[in-house]
Amino acid sequence: MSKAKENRFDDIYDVVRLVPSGRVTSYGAIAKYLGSGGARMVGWAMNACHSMPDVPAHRVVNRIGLLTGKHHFGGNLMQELLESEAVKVEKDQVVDFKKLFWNPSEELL
DNA sequence: AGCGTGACGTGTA
DNA sequence: GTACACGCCACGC
Repeated sequence: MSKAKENRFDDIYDVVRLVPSGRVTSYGAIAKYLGSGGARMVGWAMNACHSMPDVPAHRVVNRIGLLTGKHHFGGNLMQELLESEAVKVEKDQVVDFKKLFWNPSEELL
């Protein structure tokens, strides 16, 4: 049975799926919470999220709340999704990101 | 088997 | 405050 290495990504997807609507988190926060390697692995997992359903990767932004992955969504789809969840976005950056920031280490505590 | 790249983060200058 | 370099691990060639 193959326990595919996706297990590593599965952990990341699990946390991303736990992100409540109208909230955003950062790659580093997830990486730190999982204690896996670094933020880059989270980003790479998101790159593979195309193989996973229900992975609101649009709720995951970099540490400054910048929609760095919007290019991978295809245009401003990421911003549209965020605004659809009451998350304001200005110039590819989340407004009040610090307020909307969802920290797994604190919320999931 | 090694090298380059990547949806990041942190530290130093 | 901005710019550059390093570190981290996984994937593609």
